[in-house]
Amino acid sequence: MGVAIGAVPRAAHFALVDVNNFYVSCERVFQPRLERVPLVVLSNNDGCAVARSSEVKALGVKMATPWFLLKDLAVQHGIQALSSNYTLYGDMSERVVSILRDFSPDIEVYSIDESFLRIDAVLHLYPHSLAMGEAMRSRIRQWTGLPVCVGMGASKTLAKLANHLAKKHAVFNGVCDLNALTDPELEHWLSITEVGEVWGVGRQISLRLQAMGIQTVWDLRSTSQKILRTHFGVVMERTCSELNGISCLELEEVVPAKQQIIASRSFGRAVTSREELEESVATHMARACEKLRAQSSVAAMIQVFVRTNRFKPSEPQYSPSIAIRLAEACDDTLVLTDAALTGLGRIFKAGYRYKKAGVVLSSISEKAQQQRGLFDDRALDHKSADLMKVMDALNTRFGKKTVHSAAMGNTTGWAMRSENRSPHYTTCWDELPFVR
DNA sequence: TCTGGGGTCCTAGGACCC
DNA sequence: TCTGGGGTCCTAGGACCC
Repeated sequence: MGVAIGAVPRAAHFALVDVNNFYVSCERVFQPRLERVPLVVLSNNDGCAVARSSEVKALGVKMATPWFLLKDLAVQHGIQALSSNYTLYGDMSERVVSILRDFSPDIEVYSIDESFLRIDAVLHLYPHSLAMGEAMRSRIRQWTGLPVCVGMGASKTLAKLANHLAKKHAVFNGVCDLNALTDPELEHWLSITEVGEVWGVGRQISLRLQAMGIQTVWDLRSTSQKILRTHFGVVMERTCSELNGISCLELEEVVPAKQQIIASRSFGRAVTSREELEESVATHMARACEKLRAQSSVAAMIQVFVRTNRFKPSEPQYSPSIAIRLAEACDDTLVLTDAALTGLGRIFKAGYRYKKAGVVLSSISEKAQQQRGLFDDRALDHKSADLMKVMDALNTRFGKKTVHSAAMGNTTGWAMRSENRSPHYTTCWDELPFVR
């Protein structure tokens, strides 16, 4: 008698692979002199430190600390700061993902520096799960120069936690599989880890949990799900199941379409004129529409918002937003820009010093199932679709803003600051690194 | 110049209408 | 004229994550 292969569902086994200090590590690959130099990479507009080298973390610098608040510390400890270079990071990210696909075809690219993999079908290829993790680490290091840590567990939440342990405790040597631990070992590690380290438990929920006497991950894992449900809802109940090894979150191999798309930026300086606000809103709308078309969706509602500098209470504050429902859902940059500028016209007031502007696309649906209006002109539709297709193709081939709407303008006095960006080493012929 | 990110989802509550 | 429920739309803001 044969046994039907696959009849028994395999126990779930997930891995989370995460690049250490991703942006900082990308910069160091191309500038080895930055190894061991305390280094931060700043967010858009050179605002906050969004990536910190281990030396900087050791100084107690928290995620998203404003750079200007770090100036003294930077002088004191020789911290260097680079503007972010998303073109470089995006390209390096793709390289890591393509390596990981060789390890398991079941992969969810969770963020620019993190991927979940389902590994239960491929684990038999290795003597031990840790050997698989080690193989991932060394191949990524060798092929891209980037250091990663690997966490494994019976659910995505456990894999994420294991990754945290692998990063934080040298004893794991960069690879931690919670499934491979004995029960006392598991209890030990979960008991010395604060509940705030759990995926989905942020600062506020941490505080509320602690007030209930739930301090550690082990405490949370041992809490009655009924209690968690009444106090925090189904999401926390699910997190607790995941911590107990019951996998509730599937791998999202196909990225689900966004229900809301935001494009916004702070300005490099205060903006007062309506014309400049219009240019920035048009620019943001173009970017939002590119994202919308990339997921083959249409939007039936847009919002436009502008705001003054909330950190300057001495200046008059104004932060209006306006929603506009469209007669018909669409993905045409020109149509949506037109609507956004109309909206801006309604909320704009002269006399304020604006610091940020943005657009939101919502009421999003699949383009294929688009509701048709009674009086639609199909020929016009095709014309619009063709135009957008050509625009996207040209901008992909020849670089952003090769072709754009006139509303975006050509002055960029309001553009964000980016004072210390490294070259586009891997994506631009003129900026390839030199090896002497 | 005088510094403070960006994105997604979700919900409370006000305004308005039936 | 007064009262109330319930729905929708919109705005504001919380929470989380990287």
